[in-house]
Amino acid sequence: MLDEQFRDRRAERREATRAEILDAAWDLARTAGLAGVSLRDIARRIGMRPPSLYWYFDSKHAIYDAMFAEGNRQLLARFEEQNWPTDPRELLSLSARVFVEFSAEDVQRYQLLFQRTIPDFEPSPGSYALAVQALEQMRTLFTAAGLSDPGQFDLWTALTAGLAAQQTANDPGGDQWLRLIDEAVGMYADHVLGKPTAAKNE
Amino acid sequence: MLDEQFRDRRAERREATRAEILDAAWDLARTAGLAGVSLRDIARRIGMRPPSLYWYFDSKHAIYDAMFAEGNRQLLARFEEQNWPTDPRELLSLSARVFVEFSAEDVQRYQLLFQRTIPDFEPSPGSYALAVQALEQMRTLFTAAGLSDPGQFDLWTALTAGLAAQQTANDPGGDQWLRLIDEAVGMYADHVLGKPTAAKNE
DNA sequence: GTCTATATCCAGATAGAC
DNA sequence: GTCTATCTGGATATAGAC
Repeated sequence: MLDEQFRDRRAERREATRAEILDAAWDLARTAGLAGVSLRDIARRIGMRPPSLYWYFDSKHAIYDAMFAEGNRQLLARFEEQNWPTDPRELLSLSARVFVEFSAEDVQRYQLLFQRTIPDFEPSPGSYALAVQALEQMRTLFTAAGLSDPGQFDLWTALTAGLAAQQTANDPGGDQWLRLIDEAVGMYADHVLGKPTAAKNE
Repeated sequence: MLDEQFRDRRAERREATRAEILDAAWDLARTAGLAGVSLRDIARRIGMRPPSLYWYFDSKHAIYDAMFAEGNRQLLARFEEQNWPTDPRELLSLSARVFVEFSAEDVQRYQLLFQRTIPDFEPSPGSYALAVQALEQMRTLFTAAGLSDPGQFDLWTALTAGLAAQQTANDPGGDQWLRLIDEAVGMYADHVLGKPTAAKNE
């Protein structure tokens, strides 16, 4: 068929506009809060009328869903672009840093991905699968550090989630908890891996 | 003046109705989410018409504010009713348990008190003072355990906040993170107090 | 104290012209 | 693809009668 010989310019433009809508939605969320995003405001920001958005998304929830998927893809990309060290402690440290810094970067994204804050919104199976994938990524790193106990993994997620939660809620834009990452990881590693022998001195 | 010789029955009834309104608001929050609470629904639930609520509260935000204050008072009461042990580790353990269990009990209360989830809502100075008081209560317990470093306190709040966040977001009603409290506290205590000598064996 | 009536505005969503 | 026009229902809040 002829179609296959050409780029589908129409589909490309459609995707571009979808991205524009999502960008506008993220911008609005950052100023008005996640729950404060309205189709009216999204449309105004990109020079459209509200009903036109329905050509790109079936509903407002579909926009939230796309944002949820996008946020998780961003987190996955962040994991993929790292140069992972092999030393267990360094691995845990970088793993925590990636997650906590990602969370602190954008409070609204953090709330959408990790808190259940929007009434009635539940991610679609496809989007949820990305969230699962991100969690599995963390578990893979955890395993690569030589750890496997599920309870220990839950403690690990609690520790990183706690740093992220405190940083986003009580010092957004600052680093009051970001700068505790290394100490927190050290504490955790001492607990699950044992205190390092003082061998490396000298 | 005569007034002082009698209970102010009118004020008492007013307070009782205010409490009824707040109870209804909490109930609605638990089913529809915090942001899903509407004056219409509150009024219906207690057999009133929406405008009548304005005789008791100046605005919807005033209702959120009263809920915020009430939640913090509940947390303070929880702290006060404990029989605090003197042993540092036991003190930390009970302190964490009180906070995390309190958070897990009511996800919406947790979000109202500790996440910034409602657009435009900021607690009044009076209500905020209660939140500060609750934090200071935690700091007092922390100090009573022989600890004082501010950075260590921030790590402590991150640890407890993380357990609470994971429990409320990923296993509401369950105990997947609740049951990790002792291990988490042990890890933290080993870190800041040093590993205990094995003296108590036998 | 509680009501009815109303003001004002906003929301998400759909129909159908162009 | 984007628009206008419209539907339907929701919200918070106020005025003023009783």
